[in-house]
Amino acid sequence: MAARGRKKGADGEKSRNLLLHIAAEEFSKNGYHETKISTIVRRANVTQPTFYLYFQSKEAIFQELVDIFREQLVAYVQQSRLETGLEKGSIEKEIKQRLTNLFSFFKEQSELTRIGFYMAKESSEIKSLIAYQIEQNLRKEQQDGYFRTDVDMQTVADSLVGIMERLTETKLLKNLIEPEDLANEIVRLLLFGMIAN
Amino acid sequence: MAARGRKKGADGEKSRNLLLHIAAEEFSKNGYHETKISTIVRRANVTQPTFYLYFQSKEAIFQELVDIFREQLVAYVQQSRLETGLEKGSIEKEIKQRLTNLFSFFKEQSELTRIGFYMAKESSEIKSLIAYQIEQNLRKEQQDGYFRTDVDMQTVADSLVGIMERLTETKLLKNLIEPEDLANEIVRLLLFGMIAN
DNA sequence: GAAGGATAATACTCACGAGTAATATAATTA
DNA sequence: TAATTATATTACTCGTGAGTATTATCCTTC
Repeated sequence: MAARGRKKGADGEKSRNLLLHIAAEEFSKNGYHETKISTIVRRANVTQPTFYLYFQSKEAIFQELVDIFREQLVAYVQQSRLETGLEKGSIEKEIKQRLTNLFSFFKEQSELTRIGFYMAKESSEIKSLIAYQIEQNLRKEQQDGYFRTDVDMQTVADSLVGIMERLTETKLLKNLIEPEDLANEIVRLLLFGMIAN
Repeated sequence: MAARGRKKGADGEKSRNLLLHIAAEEFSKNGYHETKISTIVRRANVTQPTFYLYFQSKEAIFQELVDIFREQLVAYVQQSRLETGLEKGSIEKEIKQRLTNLFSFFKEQSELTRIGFYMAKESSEIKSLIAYQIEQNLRKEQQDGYFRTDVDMQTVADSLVGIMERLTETKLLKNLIEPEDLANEIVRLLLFGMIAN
């Protein structure tokens, strides 16, 4: 006996992906320090040295997940900007669409989102990245006369990120609301304010 | 030699407070897991057993800090509500005042705020606590006709907490802005919206 | 001024979990 | 088919850091 050595049909890429996937689940559910490599490999039905065949360290696999989140997010934002830029509806519709896209992304990639937003060392920078993109868009539209000139777009962008972050946590990832409805509420609030008229 | 035993002028309460204080600094700067008891006691000029004379465990001291934050925060909100309730200025002024108070608290208690908002397991619940208070206030004012009836005050309250959280991190705790000015910007944004008119 | 409680230090233990050395089997290539 | 490469296992090491057993000194009280 002593089942040792390479297994029949063993596929490195498959193993690596599996480990990455399970790691995302674990990190997202339990955080960095509570997540044990031993748990990951047990769940993946491989042994510890196999893990280190594909990842340099625990740090490394976590970082890889953070990087994936950041890259996917940036790509999504870029693409989203192109798409919505085309069909030039009202400013309200356009912003609504952008927000809906973002929320959809967060919902689809809920595990990566939790990691990138709430656990990574660079969480703050990642959020700043998004905030900056948003700020640029808003500034442009402000110059085009859509918005009041006395609001600081950096603050607005930061606020928007804060809103997204919090509502993603309290409502979106708990499946209490759909991306589009969430986007709707926020846009109405930020565009027109709360004051009765 | 062999300086052992109780020191002259040794004061238990003093030692305990010192440890608590330094722990707050360390946790706030480095997070739970990166913070070592050995570091805390070294900085406090005591030894490890002394630490365990005053705190059951690392968990316990961290939890104590979280609890302090929660209690102080709730107390602050209660008091703030009474105070501003009295001088009934405009709704705008009142909300501005409440926000200013909160931001001032976060700034004063920046270490506890970081711990309670960004590190504690119960971060989410703590924020929900605040959100709930805010929601109640807003609902009341909505019924009094100050606000549009088609905005969901739970979403607004959550949004407000998200905004506070993010702007506290990016601006307030970096001393880039004063509590009052921050409150001002947010209130204008949320009350009147961004749309030019 | 002796006893008991409070405050502290010296010098440990010990589990836990990240990471590894050595080895074996399957797949691929020459 | 022999050598090489890729994939995997068994069975470890080893640092780190939380927590402790024991003992000593100061302070208070009676």
